[in-house]
Amino acid sequence: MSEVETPSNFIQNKIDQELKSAKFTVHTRFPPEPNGHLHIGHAKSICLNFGLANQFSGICNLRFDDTNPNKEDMKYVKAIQEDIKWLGFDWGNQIFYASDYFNQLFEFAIQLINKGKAYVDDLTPEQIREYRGTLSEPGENSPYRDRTVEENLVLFQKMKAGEFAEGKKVLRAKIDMSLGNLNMRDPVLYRILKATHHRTGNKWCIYPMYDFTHGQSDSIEKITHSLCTLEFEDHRPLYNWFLDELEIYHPQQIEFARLSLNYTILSKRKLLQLVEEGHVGDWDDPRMPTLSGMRRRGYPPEAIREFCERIGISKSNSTVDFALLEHCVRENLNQTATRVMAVLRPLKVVLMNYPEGQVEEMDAVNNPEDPDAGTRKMPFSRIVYIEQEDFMEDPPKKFFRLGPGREVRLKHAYVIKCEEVIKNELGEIVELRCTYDPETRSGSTQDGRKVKGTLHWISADHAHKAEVRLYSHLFKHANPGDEKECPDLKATLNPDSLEIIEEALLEPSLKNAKGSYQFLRLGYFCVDSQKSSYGSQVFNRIVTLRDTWAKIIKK
RNA sequence: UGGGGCGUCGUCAAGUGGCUAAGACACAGGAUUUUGAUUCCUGCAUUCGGAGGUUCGAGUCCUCCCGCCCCAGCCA
Repeated sequence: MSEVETPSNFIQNKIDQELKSAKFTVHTRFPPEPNGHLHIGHAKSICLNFGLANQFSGICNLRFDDTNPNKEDMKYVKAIQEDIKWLGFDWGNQIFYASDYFNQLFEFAIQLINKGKAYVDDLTPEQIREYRGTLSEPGENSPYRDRTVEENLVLFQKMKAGEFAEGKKVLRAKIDMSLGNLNMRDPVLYRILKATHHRTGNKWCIYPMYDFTHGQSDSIEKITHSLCTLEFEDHRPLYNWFLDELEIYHPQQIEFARLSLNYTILSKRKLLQLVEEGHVGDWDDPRMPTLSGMRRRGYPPEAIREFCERIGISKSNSTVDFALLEHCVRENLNQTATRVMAVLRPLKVVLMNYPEGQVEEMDAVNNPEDPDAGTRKMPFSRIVYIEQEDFMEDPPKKFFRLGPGREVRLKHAYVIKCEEVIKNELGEIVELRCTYDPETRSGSTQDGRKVKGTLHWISADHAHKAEVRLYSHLFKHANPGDEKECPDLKATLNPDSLEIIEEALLEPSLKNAKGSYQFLRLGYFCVDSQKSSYGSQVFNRIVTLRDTWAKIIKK
């Protein structure tokens, strides 16, 4: 990976400063809700939290914020753990669940009731909303706000005992209905949910709200720096209120901007919609910005980590260019991927002067970036296939690939010259008759003449066939997540985000392909872990190569 | 007309009163190249949302203004 210095960010600087005046162990946490799969936005948070802990020789907990049994599932906690491990982080024994704290949280609630700082409310959800007031007008006190401590205690115990139906009662904090910060207008602490929790089963029928759970969980775990996204900035006064009233350890919360990436959406709700409506295969569809999708697509975890380093941490809402992610992926793969040849859209080339039945084994370099990667043999024979777009019957001046009467080099093989173009009755080019120059074996000319173009190719008799899937952005719109610019997500779906080439021609060495490769001049590809089976391979295009020629012809 | 944030190059982003406002991506040129890849050079903010002010000195401090984002779930 490149030696770009990791930029400083305001959180890191702050910790640096704090460490100058006090000795303590930095303790962070990554707190996902197990209600969906992790995506690249979570990777930013994971890299920040685990990264800071690593950097300052501290600790980072993995904690599942599992306070809503209706949405959460064990399958997600499993998937999340896999994704974090794959990304390259290790929580050791530091794995926790907010549900582990349900007893403690219940006690906290009792404490607040005893202090006269919480009450049981009988208002319906609709009434609570009405009483809350609006952004510019204060709210009104609930008529149940002044119940006695004793009454509240009895009622809350009855809630816990399951004596009330869902929605009939809630426990609320007693703060101030006139505060400008809506979170402080007597927020709900506990609600009745007669649901089976994936970890606590049917032990509880009342569940704490996130706001009543998160800050205290951080406190219980002695988190020093609770890092979260900007939208929780105005929840901080509430968390502080709980911590102060409960007189427990006080972590400091620091907010940073969540990641936005152009041409993609990072909203769990919308991602779920794509899956449920069948616009993608599943959460791990290679076009998805999920970690499982990127893993299957072939993005190296190192590249994602590098990306997270480079985008930095700040408090300004910003949208990162997808090209930066792709740059990181290419940068990594360029160093590591074995070069091979594959022809996606074959055009038959017959070498008229090449002996029929002859086969030569050409030496091919595995990775010019890595001398230790060695070479392999590639069979060459009279009939080869080249890429259709590498031939033009009437080429523009700057085109230096094959054309009538032109010479071009077949990589690692010979220089060939196009003598004749064969067409079918529809006028389509179906075959090229060429001659090869026997003096140019392995590709270099003896007479010093310059051959500018170099093409990839596959020997017809030795071609290995496989399916290849080409991906591009899922959305046509640059900001599909912006509801104003793009109210109808479905309308902006890119119909060409997946192109399947059922029978691409690959060099025979790919029969036992594993991992990632560079298909010369085409891009980086990897074996799809889901769709490949014994005897039938599917390759995913991870990312194209940079293509300046494509830019030239676009103009 | 409530509360909380944010505004530095096309996109991210350093910068915490003092040398010519880092770096990356993108973009544009050029060199090398048996991948139009890689690599390597070069260019790319006389100016930090705007206007005043403080100061010998301001992107950094003060005042006012403008713009953008978030909050009215018994979601997280």
